[in-house]
Formats: sequence, C-alpha cells, structure tokens
Amino acid sequence: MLRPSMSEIELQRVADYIWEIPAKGGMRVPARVFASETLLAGIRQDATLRQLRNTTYLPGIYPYACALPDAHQGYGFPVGGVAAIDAEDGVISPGSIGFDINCGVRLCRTNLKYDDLHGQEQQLVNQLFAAVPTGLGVGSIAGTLSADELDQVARLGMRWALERGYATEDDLAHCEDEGVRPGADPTCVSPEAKARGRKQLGSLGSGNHFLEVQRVAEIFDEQTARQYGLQRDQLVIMIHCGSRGYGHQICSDYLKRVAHEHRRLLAELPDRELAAAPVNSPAGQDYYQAMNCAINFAWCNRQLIMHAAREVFSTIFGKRWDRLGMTLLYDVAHNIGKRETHLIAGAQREVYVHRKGATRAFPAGRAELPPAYRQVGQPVLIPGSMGTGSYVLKGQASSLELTFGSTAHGAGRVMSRRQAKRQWQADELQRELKRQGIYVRGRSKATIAEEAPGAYKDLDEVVRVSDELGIGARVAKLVPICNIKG
DNA sequence: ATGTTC
Repeated sequence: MLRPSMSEIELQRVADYIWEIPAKGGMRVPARVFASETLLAGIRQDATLRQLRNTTYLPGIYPYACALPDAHQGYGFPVGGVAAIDAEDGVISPGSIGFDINCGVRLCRTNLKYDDLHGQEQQLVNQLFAAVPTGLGVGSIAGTLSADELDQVARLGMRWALERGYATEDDLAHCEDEGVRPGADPTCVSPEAKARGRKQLGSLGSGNHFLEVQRVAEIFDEQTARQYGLQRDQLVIMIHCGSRGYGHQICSDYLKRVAHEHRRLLAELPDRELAAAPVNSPAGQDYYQAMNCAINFAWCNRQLIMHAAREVFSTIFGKRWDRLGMTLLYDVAHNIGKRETHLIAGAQREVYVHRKGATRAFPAGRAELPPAYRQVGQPVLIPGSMGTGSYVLKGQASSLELTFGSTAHGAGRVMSRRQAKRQWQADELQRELKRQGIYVRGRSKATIAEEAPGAYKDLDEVVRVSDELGIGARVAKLVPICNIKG
C-alpha cells in the first residue's frame, strides 16, 4: 500500500518550473519535476515524488529522471514520467512503460465546420456508438482474428490495415514510426495475451478512453495551425485508446518473468513494481519484442476505429470520407519504450526512453519525424476530459534539452473513480453537458460518472507550463461535441 | 488501463 509521505522528500528549485530531488542514498542520479507551484501542490498529494525518486535506482538511468507537469502516482513509476536508460549497460522495466502499452491518441481532420453538424449531434453520437465497440469485453470491428492474422497485426501494425482496406498510405505517413514498429516478434507473446487480443482489434475499451468529435475552438499559433491543416470551427475527431487486453497481458506476463529471472537486480530496487531486466538479457529483449507487438496492435486498433468513424461520417454527410477531408493529422503514443539517440552529458548516447503517460514532442529537424512535420516540429496530441477540451501542441527544441524529447499527455485525475461515482450521477451529468452542446454516450453509467470533468486536474495549467518550458508549444484548443466511451 | 480483486 502506497502512502503519501512527501514531507521526507526535499525539492530544490533549479529554474522556473524546474525542481530537483538531489541524488542521495541509493539514487544513481537526481530526479527533476517540471511543474508550476500550483501543479506541484497536487503532485505532492500522492506518491508521485517517492516513485520518481525510486526510478533513479534503475541501473543505467541518466542524467536524471523526469516528472512532467501532469505527473501522478502510477504502478511503480509515475504516470507522466520519463526515464532515459543506457542501451548497453542499462535495464528495461515493463512497469515503467505501463500496462496499457501504446495507449495513445490520434486526430483525424475533416473539412466540415461546426455549423455543418449542428442539429445532428444526437444522430452522429448514436451512430458512432453503434459502429465502435466500447467498454469491457464487447467484441471488435475486426471480429475474431485467427492466430495467424493476429501475429500479422503484431508484426505489420498499420500495414496490416492498409492491406485490408482499412488504411491508406497517407495514414501510415502520418503516424509515429509510420504505423509500424520494427522488432516485433509475436513468438515472444504468451497464448493468454493472444487469446485476449484476437477478440479486441478495433475496440475502444473503458476508463478514460474515448472517441470524440471536437470543434477547433481556439488557435494559439496561426502559422503552425495552417501547417497542421487546422482552422477555427473546423470539426476534428480524436481517438484515445490503447492495446486493450493484449498489451495488458504482455505487461503482466513480463513483470512476472523479469522479477523471477532477475531477482538480484530486483532486490536492489526500492519497489518491486519497478522489476527490470538488463536490456540485452533474454527477458529484456523478449519483453522489448513483445512490447513492440502491442505497440503495433494499438496503432492498428486506432486505425480501425478511425475507419469506422469515416464510414459513419460518410453516411451522415452523404459523401465519401475522402471528400470530407478526413485525413490523419498524427498518431502519438503515450506509453512506450523506445530506443533513441539523445545528447546526454555532452555526447550522443543510445538510450531506451521509457515514456509512461508522456508524449514524444520532437522539434523540427529530428530524423524520426515524417516529411510533413520535419520542418515544423511534430504535432503533440493531449486529450482532456469530456467537458473541458483537448490540445494540439507542437514539439519544441527545449524538449530535447530538458525531457528527452517529451511533454505531458493529459490532465490526470484529481479524485478517485470511487469518489467521482459518489459525487456525480451519469444521467444528470449527460443532461448538463448537453446544455453545453456536448453529447455523451457511454456503455456504462459508472464510467460516465468516473470521467466527470470535475474529476480531472486543470489541463489548461498543464499545457501552459509545457508551453512556457518550451517543451511543447500550444497550437490549438479543441472542445468536445460528441463523445463515446466505455 | 484491465475478461475491473493474482
């Protein structure tokens, strides 16, 4: 049981919005928190800082562990945390990437304006809800895949969707890793994970996952917005979901295996939830290959859901989806481990960047960016709650100097799910949101109450701090119109 | 987040 005990953790101010836990005891390096005083007051309320300090015990971590402005307590490693770990001498840690491997977000543009939809919101939300399976254990767009097909999804990612008419080359060109993470070996995935995954490709899941039709409400940077193809009052579609039971099972399986095969390493760590394997050990490499399978599964999952949304829009607006301008802006991962090169202590070094509840935010110039964004900086997609809206940011140079090319991923909860259910009632919440022009449909009343806007921190403040730190700059704010969830 | 308490 984790108990807040933050009084024992001392923070030193380094610069505006940058705080440091100095390296002491078993800490190999310091830890840094990137937050305003307001956000820091929230971060101190749970075990985030202790977990952040614990991550600095991981062998090969350098030069410091990071907590982003939206950080909160997670499984072993904070959500909103980033660790760069040496690719030769370091470790890889499943709990530091998270259970929902490649939980992430994509944004689909349209050439429609709010007025084109106004009056048909209820019809649209109903059709989207009918077309996209939501909630736990409810089936999937792709039906039940054969074992062989699932393994192809794991190896090929969005290329599998392309071959079956669910995706276009343009979609692949506008996804992190072009929608295909190399080094994905399905023989490293357990039969239990495969059994779950076969039934779940093209399904939204539960919790904070959603599909949302949004209106571009505010533009902060006209030039970048133009380059991203965004303008005021335009309709866009945001999809927030992950690798479902497939990735969850992979994480569970490898937490057990890694803890068992690397007991001595585990004994040196302050929390067994940080269980880690040397990157070049069999368990470490098998985990990485299996994690990559889940990454590909999640991209394919979001692709199939976007495809279903395109078909619904086509029906409602009476045009083919390509005539509706329904192109993919970008798709970004929030929970991943990735081998990258970063300038650390004066040298270019190969590291496994662990991003858990953190978005890659590469600036212009990084070779990994697709041609569309290499001169601009990548789009960063940050989902908010169903009442308060979401953001598009742009990757900035300081992200490479401060946070290994990362920024925040969302608002973070301010209260427990249980507390939210006590405080709100689904029907009443839906009526109130409808008065504001927001149409919500969920499979479960409990989920709607749990996801009440008031249960979340202030995303505006998270994004403001990202912008001021120069790690991710505000481009546009998006507000919800239709939202479906589990 | 999650066949929602291994």
